[in-house]
Amino acid sequence: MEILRKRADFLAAARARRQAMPGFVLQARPRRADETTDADIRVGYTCSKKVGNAVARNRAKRRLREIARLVLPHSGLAGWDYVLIGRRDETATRPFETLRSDLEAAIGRIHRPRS
RNA sequence: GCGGAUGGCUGGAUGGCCGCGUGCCCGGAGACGGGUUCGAGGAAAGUCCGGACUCCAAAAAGUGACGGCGCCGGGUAACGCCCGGCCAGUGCAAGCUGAGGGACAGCGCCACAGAGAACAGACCGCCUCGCAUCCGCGGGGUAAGGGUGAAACGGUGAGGUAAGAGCUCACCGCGCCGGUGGCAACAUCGGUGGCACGGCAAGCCCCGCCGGGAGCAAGGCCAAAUAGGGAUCGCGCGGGGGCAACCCCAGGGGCCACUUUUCCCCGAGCAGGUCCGGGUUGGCUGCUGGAGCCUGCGGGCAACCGCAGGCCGAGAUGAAUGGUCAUCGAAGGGCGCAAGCCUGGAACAGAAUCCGGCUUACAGGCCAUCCGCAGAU
Repeated sequence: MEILRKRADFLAAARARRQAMPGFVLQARPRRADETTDADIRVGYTCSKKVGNAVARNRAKRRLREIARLVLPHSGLAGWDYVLIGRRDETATRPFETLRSDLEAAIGRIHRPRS
């Protein structure tokens, strides 16, 4: 699993599929065949100033990083980029197990074909 | 004991499981794996001052402009910071507060009120003279009293006078001269002048001191990419020596402006400024051992300094320093006579080149010194 670092990757993910949950927003995008990379799954995190001050942003980002580490290796699909966006107060205070199952559910909805 | 002042420290704890970043060691050709070490703050914050460092090639002197600072002495690499002192204001006191140089260099301003606001002035009043039966009117003297104001051309008392006035005297204040103490700011004592000299310099200004600009996205190296391209502006085409590199004289340019000096650069294809077009917007370095921290001794009232010994305490870059669970848990809130029980759950806040400060934010806890009041002795 690799961390997203380029601004262009974040912008591309934002234009693709998105799923809003109480504690975060999940964006996901299947990579094109010509995008060469070693990793199968890539993930990025966004906590803007809307989340709060620096302490609040850091805490939100760490919790998002932790649920991504626990969930994505077995639930995420290879060849996809995921971006997790923090929300004010909710990302930091929602019970951890709930936050984790939210991510499982969000990934399920992203990959279910739309009817 | 109650109330208060100043300075300092601390600002959740322990453990399990799972993770992240750096350095080192081991294995491996390498990718990587394993072990181990360290891993946010007193403000890391605001980016307000002062520096180190880097680039503008380097530096010195004078004048001017602009900006900053401003009682005195000391500390410091430096400061607008700190320490000690002075003066003024304030508080019973410990203490606290102060943009705290100059108002005989010049200019300007002093609202409202008030008669009058800066080489004074006379509304009420007081005294006196004249007129008038009376109410009062007019001339002169005066500035003690009243009134206005932030401020009214010294204050209090006595003498003096028609009433008064530094008109005279005593004390206080003020100015000038001198002595003494202090490095100094200043304090204090004596003499002298009858008062002449209002305030504002966070108004202009004067005086003294300080200051070149930009900032780690500084700067350096590597890789990749391509058209290392084009237009325009200003400047220089000189003389001599030497085979040549180069040197000398003259000319032009060189970090606010001008002048001067050292020094550097330039000369018919080079360097600089501006504009148009194209590419990269990656990696390494700078990057953490320093005006460093701790202990002891010595100097100093102190800030701080010196010496000796010991220690190594983050270095990320979509940015590590954590996530979660358990146990324990301060203040606060509720119940209770009480023991205690229930609730509650940790303030402000997250390094980004590094130091010295200032300012701002901060639940609560602890320590030291001092002051006032009450009580005891």
